[in-house]
Amino acid sequence: MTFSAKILRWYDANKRNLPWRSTVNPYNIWLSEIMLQQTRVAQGTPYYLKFVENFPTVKHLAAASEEEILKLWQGLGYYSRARNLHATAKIVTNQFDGQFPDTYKELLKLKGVGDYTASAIASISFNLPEPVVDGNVYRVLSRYFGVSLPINSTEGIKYFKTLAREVMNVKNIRDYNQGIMEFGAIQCVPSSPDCTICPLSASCVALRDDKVKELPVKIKKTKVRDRFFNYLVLLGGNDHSLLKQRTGKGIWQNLYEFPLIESEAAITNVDVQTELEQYGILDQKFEFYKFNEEVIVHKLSHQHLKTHFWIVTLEGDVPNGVSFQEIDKFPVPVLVADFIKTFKF
DNA sequence: AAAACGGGGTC
DNA sequence: GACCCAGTTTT
Repeated sequence: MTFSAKILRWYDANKRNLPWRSTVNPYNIWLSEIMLQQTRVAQGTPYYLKFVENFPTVKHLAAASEEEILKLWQGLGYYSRARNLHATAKIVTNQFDGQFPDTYKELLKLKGVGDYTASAIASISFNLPEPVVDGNVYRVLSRYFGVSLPINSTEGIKYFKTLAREVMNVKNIRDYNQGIMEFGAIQCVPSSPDCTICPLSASCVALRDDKVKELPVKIKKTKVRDRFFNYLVLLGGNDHSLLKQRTGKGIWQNLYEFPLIESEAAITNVDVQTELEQYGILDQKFEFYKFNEEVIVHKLSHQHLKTHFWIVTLEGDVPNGVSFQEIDKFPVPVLVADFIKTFKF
């Protein structure tokens, strides 16, 4: 039996029942694929269900506000996905009359749709013979064929794409592509796979050569920098606080947060007066204290955010503030959401 | 070619 | 702490 035939047989017997597997509608497939980029199925699934409930079609999604979409996306991370999702929904709705493109090449032009996602939609929705290469596929192919080329090198990316195309099942690409990914997610797992029950063990090069632990090879580039965040949580006499939208480059674009003082190193005190003046809050008496004595370290892939929240109580009002009741309606980073949950306005 | 971009799970 | 996850975009 061929490699792809074994994958198909394994998939038929072992596939999970996932919400987006009951349809091939390109809107649903696209939505699920964007959400699952660098995201585990278990984490993405509740978000997918929320989105299809709130936005049954791409037109509903296009008609929503970005803020509404970001709020529903809150906690899933990589927020450019949500912004690109909205932009693409508007293009599909307004320029393509609600119809998704049905070729790899045209799908690839959509914002947030790269090589993997274009192949996934083309094959799953339209049954086109395009191989998908995600993290699971890299692992399965590198082990089964014993390829030690780094999967995140330019040469490796090209090599694995070609290999994936050579071994794919053209007749049933829809199930094959999902099958090889599922196989990587369930059977050929990163750590300590149970090769004794693997249907590919008889011809797996990594198993034969005792290289399962070493494959796939990945060039590592972890460079984490520390940042020091001080959030000013304003408590006005009018039961309002202040949120600001993050703009420009960097993390959390278009999400909201409290007024932020960032410093190059840990600071023991903050200049509240100067900061308040920046927001047009003048001649007001205030008191403030550090909310968390122990620094909160919020960890992102490339940054450790060492954070203190400062509670600033004003005698007067907060102009242009957000009422305590409405504060939960804004899309905020998990770091801020966790604080709001703890603090109780 | 390398870096940036989140958050959560696992070992 | 290191690695990984149905990757893409920007630098």
